[in-house]
Amino acid sequence: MATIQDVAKLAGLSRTTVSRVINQHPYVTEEKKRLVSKAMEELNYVPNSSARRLRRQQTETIAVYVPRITNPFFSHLVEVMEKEAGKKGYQLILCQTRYKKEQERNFLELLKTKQVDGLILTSIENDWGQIEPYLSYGPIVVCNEYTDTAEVPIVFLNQIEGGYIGTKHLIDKGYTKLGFCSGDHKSSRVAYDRKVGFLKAVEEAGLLMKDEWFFRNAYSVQDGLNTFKALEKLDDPPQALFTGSDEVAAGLVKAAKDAGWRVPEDLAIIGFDNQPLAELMELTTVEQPIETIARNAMELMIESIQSKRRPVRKEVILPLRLIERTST
Amino acid sequence: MATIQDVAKLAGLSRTTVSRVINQHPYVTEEKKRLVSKAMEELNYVPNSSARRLRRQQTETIAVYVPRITNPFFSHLVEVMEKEAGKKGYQLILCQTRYKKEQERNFLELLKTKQVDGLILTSIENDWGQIEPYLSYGPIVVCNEYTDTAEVPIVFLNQIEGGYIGTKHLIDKGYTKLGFCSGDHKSSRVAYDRKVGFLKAVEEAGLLMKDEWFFRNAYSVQDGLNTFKALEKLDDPPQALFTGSDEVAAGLVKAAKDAGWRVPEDLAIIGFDNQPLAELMELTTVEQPIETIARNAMELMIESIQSKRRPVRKEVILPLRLIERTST
DNA sequence: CGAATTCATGAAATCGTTTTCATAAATCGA
DNA sequence: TCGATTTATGAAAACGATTTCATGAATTCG
Repeated sequence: MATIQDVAKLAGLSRTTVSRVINQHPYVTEEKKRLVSKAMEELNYVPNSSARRLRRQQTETIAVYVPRITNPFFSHLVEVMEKEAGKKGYQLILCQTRYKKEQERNFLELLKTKQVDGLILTSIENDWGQIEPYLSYGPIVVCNEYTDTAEVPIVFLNQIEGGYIGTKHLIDKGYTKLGFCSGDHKSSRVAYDRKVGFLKAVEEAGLLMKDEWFFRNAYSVQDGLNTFKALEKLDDPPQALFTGSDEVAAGLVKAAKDAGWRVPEDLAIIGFDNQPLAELMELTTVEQPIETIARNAMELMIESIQSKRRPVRKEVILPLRLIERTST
Repeated sequence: MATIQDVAKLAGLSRTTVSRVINQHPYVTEEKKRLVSKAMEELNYVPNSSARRLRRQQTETIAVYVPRITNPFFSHLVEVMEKEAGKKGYQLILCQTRYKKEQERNFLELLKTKQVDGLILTSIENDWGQIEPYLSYGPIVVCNEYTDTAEVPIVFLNQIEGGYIGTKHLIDKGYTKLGFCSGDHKSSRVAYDRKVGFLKAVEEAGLLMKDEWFFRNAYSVQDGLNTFKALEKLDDPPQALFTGSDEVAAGLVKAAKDAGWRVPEDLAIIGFDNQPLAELMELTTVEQPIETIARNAMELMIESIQSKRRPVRKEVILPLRLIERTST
């Protein structure tokens, strides 16, 4: 593999002159430019990435943390982020935390060792206090998650409102016995905020609540199936269920129908995200503008990298929208 | 940010000695090791990734090409590949080709400029003749796709068999008017092979075929919806449809039912992959062992990187399995 | 006991690119 | 005509880590 030294030798010039041609710096005659280009082509030369990174102190690589890429919400986020990154000449390293604090900490080393120029967190496992010190190594953008005090760019949705409008819809439909099904609302701010919104709507309507109408740790289709099994064992099951994911909702709908229940007559179910699955299963759902989230996050990331200024808190709050179908 | 020079200075030793401690080379006294470790901790030192890459001529990064990460088949592949890569200390760069030859060629530059140690192609857009020259820059593993002559490791499934067993199942069920719906079987070897298998089963059963029972360029749920619209306009529509994706099949099932058709009575539909969606929509499907494909591909990739030998053709052929549900 | 080998530590070179500083020629404007 | 500025090109240093080669002390073995 040819180096810039080889190109210089073949062109009969110095490495400095070759570098000037490659990087389009001034003060090189047209004749010399021609010689360099010809030599590069003849030797099939391209600059070595590692040497460039070392000299330029740049990697043109961004790490994106997701819990799991198979979750359609995150794969959709990543799809747009990779595309936006590519437009600006950046590569995207995929980091799956699998909801594990240690795994997230391991990946933070990428920033510390300067293997990436910045990172985007689409979910947060550790306390912010443990992540914040890494800001001294490079910029961090928080996306889809929320932290109260972090001095970083944050793209998020008002999940309290999301919980509220979904629940309000159920109440407006006449349901009075409402269940709440979500991820872990002790560790996840998203799940917590949705629950806050849910409770707000329930209290406004003067409805009663039962502890047994709360279902936790539901993330997948299978979790939806399992949640239904738990629900149908109740003496007094809820009439309607707010869920934190279309996949969970879809699992619930499938299990309910398999058990002979009618949706929404016997159980109304609302999902979140508006994935293709929502249309297939006719789910009422709260839509998140995933493309806008992703694009905003990547733009803020690249802006942070290129500005080389100390990070500043900047919130981008995006709207949620209810899509009504037949599951409610 | 501290460098190895800073650590050496604080420890009162040379950079060579510090490097020996970091890399656990022999001939360093325990006392000197202690001094170095203490200095590293005090300065919060970690080695610089770019410098290491340049000196070691290694990036510990692998690029994985997928058409689109939102396709559940590819997101599942990538999930397992990222996990396996992480176990061996490698990072995974995500490259979405979007089915575009130029985009694929752009990404091939990652290997040429030594930004990655190797790459895994899970779909192939360009002719192999255009990809093959990049083997001189680093190893390439082909996964899920197939090329006849490539001297590289290939992990694939017998898609002819996949097309055959799915179609045979429909024939065994008594259907005589069979349709075929897939991706572009002119540019995609996967789609082409499945069609070969489909035709083999149809010919063995002595069935007649109609050109208008072939539907192309279907990849998504929406494409499934559209395909049904085309199908229902036919004077003599097929009784059963072989599709190349659970998502396409799900779209078809949804559209058929919305149009008042009964599945499988009025139209039997078979999908491919056995994604969670298949269970939700009760699809009969041909299951691909995605975890095994991904794990095999990543192990072959890392083995190729570390062996530093010229690539050799090595085929790993994995089995397909029919999962029967109510859509056929 | 002495030669050979192992142990311990450090200086310089190396990986490959880009920038800084140096030198000389050409050009411009007073 | 001359001083100041611009143009053109190259050598050396820089980025930061690791390896090679060097040197001297300690140990081993015949």
